[in-house]
Amino acid sequence: MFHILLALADKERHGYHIMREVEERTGGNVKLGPGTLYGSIKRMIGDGLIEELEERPAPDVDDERRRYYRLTDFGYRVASAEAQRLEHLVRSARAKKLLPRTKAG
Amino acid sequence: MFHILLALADKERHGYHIMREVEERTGGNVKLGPGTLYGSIKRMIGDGLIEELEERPAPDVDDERRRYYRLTDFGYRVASAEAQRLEHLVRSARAKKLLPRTKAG
DNA sequence: GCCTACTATATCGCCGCTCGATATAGTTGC
DNA sequence: GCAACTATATCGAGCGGCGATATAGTAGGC
Repeated sequence: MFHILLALADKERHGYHIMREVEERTGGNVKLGPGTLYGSIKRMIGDGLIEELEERPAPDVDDERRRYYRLTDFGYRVASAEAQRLEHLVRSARAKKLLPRTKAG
Repeated sequence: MFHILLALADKERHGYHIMREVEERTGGNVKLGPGTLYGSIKRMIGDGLIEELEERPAPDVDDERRRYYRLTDFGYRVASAEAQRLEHLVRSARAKKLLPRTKAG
């Protein structure tokens, strides 16, 4: 779910584009299957985290099948809060010496 | 689960001690209920992440009921790997401007 | 012409983890 | 006598992720 929020944080994307963004960003370590992806999208729309766009891109670059999504303000705040939560976890891990090369932890 | 690994990363602890360590470390934001705690411990022993100590502490500071646990080498490696995974997520979140005060990210 | 791979969306059921509720039981303090 | 704390344990509900499966159009190789 957080991966989907991350993928939509910088710009709107359609489902398949989210899948590829996650795979690229993680160097292939995280792969979203269609079950995870479209199931999550459905739930996240219901939760008000993301919304589907009405507007279509220019017809010459469009694909009818695509459905575009973007973060809502609420989704953005949830993503930020989650990112901060993870940051705290990472700091704790540094303090417990679970991570190498501490600059300031 | 990661919270339990974190709690045991610096020293061995008994179950209730893990509960309090997590609550203190997170400033009360994360509270492990007994269901999560003892269910996780059971599973994590089965997975070889943690192990129960045979030795008891000095009788004058001991409580018979307590059961002490520590990380195995495998558990330590899993905790490190997970910490690195989270670190990558945090870096991505920084790159997408979901986190304030970027020094280098 | 046929097969494979890619783009794109969608549903289903299983499984693993977390959580709250509940139980037990001894100790301390009011 | 009662509430709060220490300490462990089990159970069932619920949520989220995942693999499998389905549909369907397009592109490329042979």
